[in-house]
Amino acid sequence: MSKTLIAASARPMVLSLLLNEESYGYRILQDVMSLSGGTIDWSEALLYPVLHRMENEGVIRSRWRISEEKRMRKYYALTDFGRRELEVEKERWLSIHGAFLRLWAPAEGSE
Amino acid sequence: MSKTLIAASARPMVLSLLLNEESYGYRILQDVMSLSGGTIDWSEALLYPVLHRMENEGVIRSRWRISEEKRMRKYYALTDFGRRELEVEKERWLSIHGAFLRLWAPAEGSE
DNA sequence: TCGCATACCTAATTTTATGATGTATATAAG
DNA sequence: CTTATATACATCATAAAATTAGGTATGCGA
Repeated sequence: MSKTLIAASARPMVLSLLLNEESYGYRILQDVMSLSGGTIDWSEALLYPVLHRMENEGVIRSRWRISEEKRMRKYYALTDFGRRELEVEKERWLSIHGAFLRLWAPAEGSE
Repeated sequence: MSKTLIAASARPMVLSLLLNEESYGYRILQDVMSLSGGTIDWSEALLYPVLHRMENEGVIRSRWRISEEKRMRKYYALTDFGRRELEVEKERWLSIHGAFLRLWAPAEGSE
């Protein structure tokens, strides 16, 4: 329960993962898992709709390609708009993070 | 659009705000606003249902009290369970944050 | 008395999340 | 050759949550 936060981080996480190279659903799932040491466990039912929404929104773009393993994969890449949106998400994240840090600071008198 | 993240941070944010002292809806709204320098702009329609859900869940507890200004306010306080849940949320947040930091690291090769 | 800030709230619609499935191929094990 | 597993995509139905819009009431200053 209460995985809302994990779900909400999906958009910025996908944008971040695609920053340097294109990727595909199944791999994104594994990357996120390993990046978080298992804490973030996305399901396919979470990710695929998110990818579709994001493509619809225009922040990512997909194309089917056959991998060296001869498997069909839907590769996603950032669009320019997506690159800008990543910056927005990043600032949003850091601003919320800053608020948390202030609240979690050991000092008692503040708050 | 895409305020999902802000909404999702509501639960941990409320728990964090109540860590040291009790508070009430209207004030929580202002605190969050000022803590984030305006980035996080919650609406009342976001917050009140969240508070009710959280009370229902047992992480916070409420009581009506008349303030010095002679106004009725519904004060919320953390329960023991809420205190534990805050720790869980904290770890969750930091683990996701860690993943982002790795992804946003200036190094190109690491991805 | 008018407006604004304070202080709470819900109802209706839209959007998301979740758990359960469904499809198909490559590859390794038996 | 058959079975199991990993890879790879997806949707459907239900449950939960978010968003827009509205509603009530008081204290206080102009």
